[in-house]
Amino acid sequence: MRTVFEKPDAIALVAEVFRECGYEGASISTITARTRLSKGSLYHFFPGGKEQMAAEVLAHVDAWFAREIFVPLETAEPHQAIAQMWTAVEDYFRSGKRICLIGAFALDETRDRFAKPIRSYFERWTNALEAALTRNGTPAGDGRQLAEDAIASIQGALVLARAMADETIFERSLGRMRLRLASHAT
Amino acid sequence: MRTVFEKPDAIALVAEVFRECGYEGASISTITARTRLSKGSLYHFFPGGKEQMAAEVLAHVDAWFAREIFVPLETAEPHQAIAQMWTAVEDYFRSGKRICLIGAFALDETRDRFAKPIRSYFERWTNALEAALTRNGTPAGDGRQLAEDAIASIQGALVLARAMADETIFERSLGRMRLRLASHAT
DNA sequence: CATCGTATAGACCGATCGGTTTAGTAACGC
DNA sequence: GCGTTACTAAACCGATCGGTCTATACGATG
Repeated sequence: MRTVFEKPDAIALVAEVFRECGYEGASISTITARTRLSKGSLYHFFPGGKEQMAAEVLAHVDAWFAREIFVPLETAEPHQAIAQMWTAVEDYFRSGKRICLIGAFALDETRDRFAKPIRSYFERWTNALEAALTRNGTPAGDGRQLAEDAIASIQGALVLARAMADETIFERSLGRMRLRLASHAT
Repeated sequence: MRTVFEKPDAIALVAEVFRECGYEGASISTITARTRLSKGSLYHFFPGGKEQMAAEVLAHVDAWFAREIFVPLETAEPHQAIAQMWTAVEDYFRSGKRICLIGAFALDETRDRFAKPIRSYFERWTNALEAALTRNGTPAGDGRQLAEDAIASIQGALVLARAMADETIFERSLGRMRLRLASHAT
């Protein structure tokens, strides 16, 4: 039997395994088992092995957020860009059933391996949100803090939703944060 | 050469390794290397192996939070108990340089292994904080949401602080949340 | 149809995994 | 001093780790 994959498919499949298992928890054999890609295919696409797989997965996630969230926040009409951010986030994390791979990598020592992409992902997100809030009329001093609160809320809600196995927590938490951001505009 | 340990010391040492590496990332040999406990000692204290080590570490963390935070929130004068919670949290996580082991375990599949302790830790915390807020005069409907927001903020701030390698984020985020809780009392 | 490059399957490798066993050494009750 | 218990050190085990390699299947191009 022989199934043919393309590299973009491979990245998406591998991403899901890292998301579920973490970097250390995702062994090559669990990756082959869950993605149905053989070792040969994996090392064909990612000659650099597990580290390259994770690096490309991080880049792939970052690119998605850049396209759907960061760029709109940076360039589009702020009110609409912020609204789009909330729907994109809710959609992406599937009510907290899916976690933030980059946030998860940040917690243990795999952070050191991928420090730069992890850091720039969160920095770009907070900077972009702060800029959009400011353009939207949020008072000067409040923008930075609200942006940090919003992104921390998202990350924290993911932890809580998984820990308590309760999807409603994620949506409720996001709903409240969305209102807080809106209420600080002029 | 021979060094003698007691089990409580062993638990605290092993806890730090799990905190830094995660469950899967903490191999027995990294544990022996970082704790200076030999395999013999480890399996003497924890005959159930790695899983027992993690289970006892989780119980140890839970006991600390119960003593320093949950019980005060549940039984002591609410205003003071909430103040004590914030100082205990800031102290425990060392300005975000230390992460929440239980939150980190919740993110990947190790959650399934320790679902019960993880869940009950967060449930007790939110319930205790909600009860204290209510006793402190927070309007009926707001208590639950504020409690969830506060704990999610803490978890999220830990992610952000580590991701951006910026300790100030944790303290600023906690400072804001503390004010929000206080401002909702009567 | 022949050929050639791309991609897949899976045997195979040394190293490390979690865990067991054996052989102790120190501290304490008597 | 003598046994017993509590604890440690390290050799050792099969399984699994990340990674390599060979063989082959397939689509595109001639």
